[in-house]
Amino acid sequence: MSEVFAALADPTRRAILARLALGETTVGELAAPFEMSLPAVSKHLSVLETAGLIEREKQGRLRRCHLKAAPMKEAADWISRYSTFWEARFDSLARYLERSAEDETPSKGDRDHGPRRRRRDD
Amino acid sequence: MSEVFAALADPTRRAILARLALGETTVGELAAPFEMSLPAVSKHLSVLETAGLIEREKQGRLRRCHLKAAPMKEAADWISRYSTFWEARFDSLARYLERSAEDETPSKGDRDHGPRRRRRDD
DNA sequence: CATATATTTAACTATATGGTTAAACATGAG
DNA sequence: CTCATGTTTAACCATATAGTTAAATATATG
Repeated sequence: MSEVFAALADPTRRAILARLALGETTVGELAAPFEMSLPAVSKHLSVLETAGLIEREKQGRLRRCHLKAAPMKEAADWISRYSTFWEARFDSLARYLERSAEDETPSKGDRDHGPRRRRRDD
Repeated sequence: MSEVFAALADPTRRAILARLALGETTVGELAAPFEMSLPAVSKHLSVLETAGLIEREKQGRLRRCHLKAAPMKEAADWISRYSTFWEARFDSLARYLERSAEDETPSKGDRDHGPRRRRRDD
């Protein structure tokens, strides 16, 4: 999940994905529009591949790349859990949630600085 | 956009957002579940704030943080452009797009006419 | 005022990232 | 075989990131 978001955090890589959405193509074709070197693009492709967002298949001496959008769906699903927050008109739902949370989140006392191992990762 | 994805690429920051989805709270409360130092969490909050994902408001000597999900919507919208790829059964749309893209991708000859003559009947 | 509390800033370290050029590796073509 | 083509790997550099501890900044309270 972190890898997917990290992969999407670079504009070059997003452009590559956009290009691949138009159809499968080779590394050279992908690299052409960019001003950076081929190795640089190759690295970006490695990042995308590691994140599971693309696949490179050897075909003769060139390599065809194509989209694998499944990880994006996971990312979209993760983000969608927050959709209520941007869907709420004037953030009214958010404010409501914040307000009702005030009852359950003690702001004074109860600060428990003891050893805690909880770690929430999504 | 890059900043938003980069912000989401860290599990600690995603956990912070998840916590904030439950309701507004202070920096100290946010930091408590994590094993890292307070300054570390403070930095994460700065990253989230710079990305526009949260807001910190001074209230006495503490600071209340709350979600600002709008940028997430933009991220979700960006990703959603690829939804056809994970929604298409057996990636048939992707294959269709790849096929039609072959016409415009200048390649040496047209060898390898494999069995990818599929149309989308969704 | 003095001190404790909440949070940030500063300074520093280690590792990751994004780029470079030069060389290596395959493979297709002559 | 030899050479050109497409792509990756290696070595390197600059900057960014994620963490640390120590000090600074506000502010509430005795």
